Amino acid sequence: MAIVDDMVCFSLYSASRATTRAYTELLAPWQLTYTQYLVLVSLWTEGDKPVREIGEMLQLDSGTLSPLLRRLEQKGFIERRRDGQDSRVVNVSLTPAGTSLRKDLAHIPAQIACGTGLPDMESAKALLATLHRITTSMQGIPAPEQPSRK
Amino acid sequence: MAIVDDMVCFSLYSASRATTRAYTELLAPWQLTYTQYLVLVSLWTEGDKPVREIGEMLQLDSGTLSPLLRRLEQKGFIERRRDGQDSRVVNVSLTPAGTSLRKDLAHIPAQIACGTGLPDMESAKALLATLHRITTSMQGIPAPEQPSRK
DNA sequence: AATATTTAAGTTGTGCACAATTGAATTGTG
DNA sequence: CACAATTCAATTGTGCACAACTTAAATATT
Repeated sequence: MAIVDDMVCFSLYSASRATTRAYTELLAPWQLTYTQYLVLVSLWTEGDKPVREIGEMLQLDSGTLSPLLRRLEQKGFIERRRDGQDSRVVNVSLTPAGTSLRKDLAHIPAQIACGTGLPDMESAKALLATLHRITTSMQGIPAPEQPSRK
Repeated sequence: MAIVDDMVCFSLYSASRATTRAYTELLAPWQLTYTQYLVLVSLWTEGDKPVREIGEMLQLDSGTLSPLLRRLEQKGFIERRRDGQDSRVVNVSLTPAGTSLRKDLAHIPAQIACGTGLPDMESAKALLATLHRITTSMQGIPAPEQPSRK
C-alpha cells in the first residue's frame, strides 16, 4: 500500500471482510449469511415491511434482495406476499420460525462486540460517527465531471 | 439496527461498500475493479511477485485471485509466468501498459482522500489504528467451542 | 379516457469472496 | 530411494453487490 488514502480504504475493506467472516462463523450452525442476518435484524426490530423498505435500510437493491429473500423463504424464516392495495409491493413477514430465531441468535452481538476489540462504548460511538461520515461523504464522489481518459 | 455492536459492524460494511463504489466510479474509464486496482497498487509499490505473496498482502486466496489475475492479464496490464525454479509458483509481473497505468491513476488517491471526509492526517491515523485492531481482533472469533445448535 | 411517466420487484450477467476440492510439484522422512 | 505430507495455483460451486434491463402496476398528464 503506497499512500495513506489507499491504506484507509484497504483497512476499511479488510476490517469489513474480517467482520463478515466472524459473523459467517457464528451464523454457520443456522446456515445464514451476514446479509441474511441483517435482513432478519431489521425485521425483528422494526417488524414486517415491504422489500423496498428493507432495501432502503440496508442500501441494497432488488438484484441483491430478491434472491436473498427467496433463500430466506426457502429456509422457512420469512414469507413474501403481494400487497392487496398495491400489487407491485411485496410484503415480507417473519414466520414463527423466523421470529423465534431471534432468541437463538441473541448471543451473537456480545461475541461480535468482544471481537471488535473496542475498549468501551465511547470509542464505539466515535468509530460509528467516523464511519457514518465516510459513508455519506463517499456518496459525493460519483463523477462530478468527465474524467480525462488520458 | 438494534444494538450498537450490530451497528458498528453494519457501519463498517456500509462504509466499505460506499468506498468501493467510489473507486468503481473513478476506475470506470479503465474498466478496473477495486480489487484489481489493489493488485496493481501492490505490484507498483513492491514490484513483481508470485500469486501467493499477492494473496498474503491482500488476504485473498487463489479462488479469488486466479480469475482476477486472468482478467488483468487479458486487459494487458500483467503477465503470469511459471517460475523456473519452482514450477508450482506463478510469478506475476507488470507489463509496460500496467506500469504506465500508475501515472494515469495517480489522481485517484487524492479524490478518495477527499471522499473520506476525514479532516486531517491525525484522524486518518487514528481510524487506521482502530480498523487494524478490529481486523486482527476479529480473526480471533472463529469458533473456540462448538456452538449449541439449540 | 388514453397515454405517458413513475414505481416495485424480478431477472440476467459480471466480478468478487470464500469454502472445498483437485492436480501437480516440492519437501520431508524413514 | 520411496512415499507421505505439504505447498501452490487453479477449478467448482454458492452467495452476495451491483449495473442494466424487463414486466407489471399505479399514478400523472393531457
